[in-house]
Amino acid sequence: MLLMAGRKHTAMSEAPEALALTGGAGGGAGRVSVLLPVPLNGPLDYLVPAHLVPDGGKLPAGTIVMVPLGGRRVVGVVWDSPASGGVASSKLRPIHEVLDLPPLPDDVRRFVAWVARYTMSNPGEVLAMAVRPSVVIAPPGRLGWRGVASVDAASLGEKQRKVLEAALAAPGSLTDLAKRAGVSVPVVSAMAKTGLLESARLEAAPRFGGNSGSGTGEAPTLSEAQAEAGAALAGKVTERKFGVTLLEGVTGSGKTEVYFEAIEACRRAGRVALVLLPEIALSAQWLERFVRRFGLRPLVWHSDLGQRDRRLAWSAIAHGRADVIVGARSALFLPIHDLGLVIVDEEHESAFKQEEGVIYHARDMAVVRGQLAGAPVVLVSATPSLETLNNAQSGRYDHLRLDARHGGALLPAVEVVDMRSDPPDRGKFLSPRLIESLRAVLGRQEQGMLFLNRRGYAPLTLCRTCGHRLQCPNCTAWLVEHRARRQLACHHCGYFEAAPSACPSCGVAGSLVPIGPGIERISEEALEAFPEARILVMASDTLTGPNAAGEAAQAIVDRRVDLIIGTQIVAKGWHFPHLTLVGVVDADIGLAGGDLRAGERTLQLLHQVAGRAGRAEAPGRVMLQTFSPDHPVMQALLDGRADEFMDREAAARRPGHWPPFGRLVALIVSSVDAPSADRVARDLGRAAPRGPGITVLGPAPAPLAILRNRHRRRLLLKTTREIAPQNLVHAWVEGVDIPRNVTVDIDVDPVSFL
DNA sequence: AGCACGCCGACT
DNA sequence: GTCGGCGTGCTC
Repeated sequence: MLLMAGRKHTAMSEAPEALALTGGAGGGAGRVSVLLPVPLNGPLDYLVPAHLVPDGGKLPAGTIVMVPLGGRRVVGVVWDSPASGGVASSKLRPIHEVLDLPPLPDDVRRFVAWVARYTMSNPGEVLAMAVRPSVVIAPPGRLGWRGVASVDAASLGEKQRKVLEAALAAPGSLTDLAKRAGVSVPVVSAMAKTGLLESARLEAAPRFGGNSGSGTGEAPTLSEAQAEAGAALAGKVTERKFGVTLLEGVTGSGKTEVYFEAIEACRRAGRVALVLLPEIALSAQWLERFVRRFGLRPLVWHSDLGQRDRRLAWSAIAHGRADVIVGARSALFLPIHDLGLVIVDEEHESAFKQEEGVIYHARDMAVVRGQLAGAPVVLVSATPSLETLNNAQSGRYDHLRLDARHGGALLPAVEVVDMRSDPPDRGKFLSPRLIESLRAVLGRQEQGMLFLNRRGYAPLTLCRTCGHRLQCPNCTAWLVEHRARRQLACHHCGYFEAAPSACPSCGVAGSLVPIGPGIERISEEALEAFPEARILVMASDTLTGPNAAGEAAQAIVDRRVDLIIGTQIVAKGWHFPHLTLVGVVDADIGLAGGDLRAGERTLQLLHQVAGRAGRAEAPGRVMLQTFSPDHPVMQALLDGRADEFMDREAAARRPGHWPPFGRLVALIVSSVDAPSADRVARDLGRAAPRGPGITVLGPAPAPLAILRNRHRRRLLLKTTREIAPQNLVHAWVEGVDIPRNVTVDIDVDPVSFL
């Protein structure tokens, strides 16, 4: 398994060895250690008052408690036996109360500790992802009324009796009880006054299916290959053993239906299945398919759930009332009991990498989560990451392949448009060849798509008179024009300003010109070329709200749209049966720069976009506009041999011990004060670890040298696979004086090199 | 992370 | 003369 992670460094966590859990029960003599969701080095010790353990027993590890910390009350989790010779007993404070919640499962506790050690984060910071106080502590809740059980119903009139029955069945508000009993509100309020009803806290009803009944979905019709792969996965679920399987298959080969079989087996086994998607906000079509198959909604978890839904979901999971959970990466930390299956869909997606706070890769942590739970893990992709492919080839992972497109649909034909020999008109970005092909497609009442992974109108605005370039005041980045909003925006920090009419540097009016295309500009050009076409623009900033993407997709499926113009968002697993031509406006984006994975990532993205074309009877066609048609990425897309490209990547990375054949840890030094950042970066460079199998690159200014007004410097540690870099980095950073105005972020196996 | 304690500026 | 800025340090 690939071991990698990252951390936010402020105060160093204690040595990894000291974090190893002893498991088992809380310590002797009324003293336990409690981990708090607070960035401390480790758990704190507390006294256990006798009244909290009436039978003279101990507080088991995992018990969720409230404890005093300084002047406040915080949630904590009983962690393990306190270290002997810790803080003097006289300094200990007593636990306030034991919360009425199931204890945090053992494997979840071990997972928290593992991730903390691995990412070099404080364990408390990691615990905060599993046990958020706002989620755990019961809300005050709305007050309502409940029936008093001792009241003799026979002594009441008919109306009052009905109200009492309703209020005994479930508490409710005055109006709610009146409605349910079929009486007027005054009847109920009178009963409340006279003591026939007593006040009660109302529990909101969950909005998701949870364990609700058996699936009543449609029986799936699977191809032979699908059924075989599905049975293999289901078998692993039934075995209840950890193991990782790569489920690889081209777009449209029916991977989802295959792993649905594993989910079905997991439900039958009475265990919980967890599905991770890279972008849960875009999961409308996935949920639809799930409901069709199982006849119920899974429990959905992601970071922008409202407070109420979040609390209900957490509680349902903690109490074992959810059997299928689908979520974004943070769902890994949910307090799931009896986890029986973990699925990571689109495992190659970089969205699984959390880049802030506790920096971790959800795909890799999912493998660890499955291992600790004794559950199989399935990694799903049409274009697996080199990390995963390497694990499959070395035999660490099982490998299931689906080759054919389900239903006999053909793979799209890919062709290259050489922009040097087929240039667009001056000031335009679509080559005549692409425009002609689109015209033909639209003429046949089929749909076309233009893909450009760049939001806004133009990525750079330049003054023709003085050469001034409009730059973000907080970042080393150009401001991107958003013409529809009449704004210039920074895509890194969120800064925006009204688009100026005169150059802010030389003051000449009308001298600013847009340089380069964004999708707004492409849609303008498309509108000129196809004035009669119905054009839909899809980008993360034009599709706001949780359902916008799903509604846009529906409009496409319903053929209310002729031409789709979109960014990355259009690549995400949508099923558009009438789409037959995809034009990639600039296939070279992403290949520039020295990023380790630039080629791999570009191939994955373009392959995914290409997969949108030609699903039903109509064969699809993909046109790649490029200035380097001979680039290996273009060649791999042309002849559909992604595997050959990945073999070449592997061959290129292996000798230098680049991932996955070695390990990387990035240190990002940042400060509002540039000299301070430079000083610390230089000191780190001087103190860099040395030895066989160890290389340190840098310090160097980060590509985003200033981000949100912080000056950034980078160092990169590269080691061979046998070396665990955490210990090296720990000693390294400890040995350097880091003033308070400087932070050092640690990112183990970085995905982003900005 | 919070939150307290602590030492230097503009207000009732 | 006080209110309050956030720098520093601690929380079993």
